[in-house]
Amino acid sequence: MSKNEYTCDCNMVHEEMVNDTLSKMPNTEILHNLADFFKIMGDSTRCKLLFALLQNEMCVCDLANVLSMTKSSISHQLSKMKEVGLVKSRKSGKTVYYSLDDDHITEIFEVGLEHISHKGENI
Amino acid sequence: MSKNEYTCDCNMVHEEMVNDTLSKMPNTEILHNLADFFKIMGDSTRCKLLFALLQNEMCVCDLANVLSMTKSSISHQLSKMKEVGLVKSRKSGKTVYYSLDDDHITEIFEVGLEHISHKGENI
DNA sequence: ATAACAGTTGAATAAATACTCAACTGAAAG
DNA sequence: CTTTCAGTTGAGTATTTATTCAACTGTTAT
Repeated sequence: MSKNEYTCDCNMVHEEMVNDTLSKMPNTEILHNLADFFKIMGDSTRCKLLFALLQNEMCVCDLANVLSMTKSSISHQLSKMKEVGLVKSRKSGKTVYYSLDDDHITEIFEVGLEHISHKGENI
Repeated sequence: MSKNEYTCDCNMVHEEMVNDTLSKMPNTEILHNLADFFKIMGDSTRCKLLFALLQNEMCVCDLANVLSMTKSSISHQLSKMKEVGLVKSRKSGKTVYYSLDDDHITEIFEVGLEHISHKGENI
């Protein structure tokens, strides 16, 4: 394969490695979903919500109180979090209780927290 | 504690749980850093970069070829990824090689991928 | 029924951000 | 020294998105 077959603007290329990586690359839809998943984790309001739900299942009012924010704002965020599979909910009367979707979420959150904390030590 | 001491717009509150959660909540800076960390993971271009670096350490040109994008764009993204501790780099002559910062990144990426894949099965 | 309240929703605004383009830095080779 | 090329950087534009506000749904209690 000549370098002209590549679509980028450079020459310094380890062809075998690039082709091998391309052959293993997950399809666009999966990568898009994965990115959306992490993007929704990537907001301090939602990280607080995740931390709260790591302790207990909670209703919207509880979460609004923990974060000192309106129910509307919390509800909007929970809706997005539910959409990407971060949280799930159950209804009881007027009240909707939210909790983490499964143990994957706990693990990702805690490993992330550990990583960040170790980084903090090095600065 | 009366409900008036809360700053939100609702009454249905499990006070003990809320107070317990507030007492355990990590400080603002840590949560902000954690959110920034996940936010940087939350983009499909950067997820592709992470997947590529999961296979091998690579230079900017390699990555530009894998993603079919310009060096400039890749460099901008790698810079952000380095800033939050997702990747690290080493220089050899004119070439800069990037790799994942540590095993935390591998774990988070793979657990995320697993979570997303299982979700896909249920739709 | 009707009031009260937990929660959701849509629109609007203000802030954040991905990619492009062009200029630049610095290492290696002739 | 000069050319070449890997990589970085800053500014600009277009898109995305977090919060607010107001209206709405649905369940409970009087």
